This record gives sequence, structure tokens and C-alpha cells, in this order.
Amino acid sequence: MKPDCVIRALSALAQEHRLAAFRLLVQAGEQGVAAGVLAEKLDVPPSSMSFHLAQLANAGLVTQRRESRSIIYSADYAAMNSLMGYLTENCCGGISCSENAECFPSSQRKSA
Amino acid sequence: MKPDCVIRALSALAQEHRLAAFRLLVQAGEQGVAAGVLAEKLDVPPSSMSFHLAQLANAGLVTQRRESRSIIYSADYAAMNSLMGYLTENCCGGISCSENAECFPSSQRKSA
DNA sequence: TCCATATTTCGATAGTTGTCGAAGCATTGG
DNA sequence: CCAATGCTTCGACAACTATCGAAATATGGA
Repeated sequence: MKPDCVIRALSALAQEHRLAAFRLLVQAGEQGVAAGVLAEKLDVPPSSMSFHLAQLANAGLVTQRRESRSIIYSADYAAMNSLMGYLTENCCGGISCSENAECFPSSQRKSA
Repeated sequence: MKPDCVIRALSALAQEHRLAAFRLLVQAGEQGVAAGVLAEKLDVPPSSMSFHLAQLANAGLVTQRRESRSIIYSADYAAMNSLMGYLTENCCGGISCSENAECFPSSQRKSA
């Protein structure tokens, strides 16, 4: 993961509403959550939510897909793993935990 | 670690010069690095460097101590571990790597 | 004491970010 | 084809952030 990309990912998560949204998406797993549902759960106007989701998408931390009228967002676990890997390697003394633990959706956790 | 504190830590790291400075501090270990040395290594004016170091300190990611005329900054591994723990628990599907791996200064790594 | 060194604080300024209503676009149902 | 729904884009504005020179503060040595 390039430093530039790391900065964007960290910036994306370094905001109250975006961190909260991302947590919800991680909990939701592959199934994802619609933009409107996130807006309602976080009590944020749709246009603001859209702005924040765009930032998360730009950082590569979430993916989006249309499903009928809704746009469903999902956490990108691979991107989050990359970020964690970078932080572990470069900001944590270099002890890697990605060798023996990866980040997975909670749905996989339960079945694993 | 409180969400508010997480946001501050992420914000602190979400900046080119600060991320670079923190990486250098992590590499340096307990010994730390003087503010002026960081400024020179990163090619940033002293006043700018001071501003960034204050942000890292405010986020609790670094500690400072005076040593003669210099102010020595050191990475706070415990704070970084807390951050990693929060991210692992809340943004990563909940698979914890802090159970079997902690973040330590590179000096400890070599001797461990 | 006086000067040099190391760093921070202050102040001005440019740029970026967050907010949110209004308007626009895509999709579905009548 | 029209209206309703779901979401995004646009535009304006306030708030925050980064930058950096100049001045202030702290320390150590002559």
C-alpha cells in the first residue's frame, strides 16, 4: 500500500460520521447497507451521507452496487487489511499480525 | 479507546509529514528523535514541524521530554496499540491480532 | 551577563473539509 | 408517461487545517 493511499484511507476514517458508517458496514458484512439506511441510522442528511460515502469509496475502503433504487455500500476488507498491514509494518515496530490474522466480515467469522 | 480519541489519532496520522514523522519515531524506539532532527530529515521548517508534533502529542501518539536544549519526541507504543486494537475490533470484523502480537519499538524487536 | 542554539508560539493567509438545501438523475410502479 | 422513491451533484458558506516567517522562550557555554 502506497503512503499516498494510506493517507487517504486514514483521512477517510478520521471523521465521526465516516468512522461510524464504516463500522456499520463492517458489521453488515458482504450484504452491505443502503446509503439511505446509513443516513437514517447515523441521523445525517442524505446529501451529507453521500458526501462521506464518496470519500470512503475514493479511499477504496468501500464498494458500491446498485440494487433496484438503492445503492448498497459494503466494506472492502482487503483494503482495510492493507491499511492494517501498513500500520503494523511501519507504525508499530514491524511486528506483523497479518501473518496469522486477517480481517473478515462478521458473517464469515460466525461460520469460520 | 474512545471513538473521540480514535478520531484524533487517525486525524493525526492522516497527514503526510506527521505519518512520516511518526514512522521515524517508531523506528527510533525509546531513544526518540529531537524535533530539529525530524524537521531536517523531513525537510520541513521548524515551526511547521512543531505544529505537527503538537498534533501527534495531542492525539497521545507521541511523548516529549527535554534533553538539554533539545526536545526529544518518542512514539507511544501503547497508544498505537490501543488504536490498532480499536480498528481490529470495530473496523476489521473483530478478529483481534492484539491477543498474540503487540507493537514494540524496533530496539526491543532486535533484542527480543 | 551575553550570545548561540533549539524549539515553540503567534499571526497572517491560502487551501481544504464538512454541512445541507435545492436541483438533477436513475429506477420502479401505476 | 407521470409520479414517487432513493441517491447524487451542485453551490454556498462556515469552520478547520497547513504553511511559514517573525518574535518569544528556554537552555547551555564563554
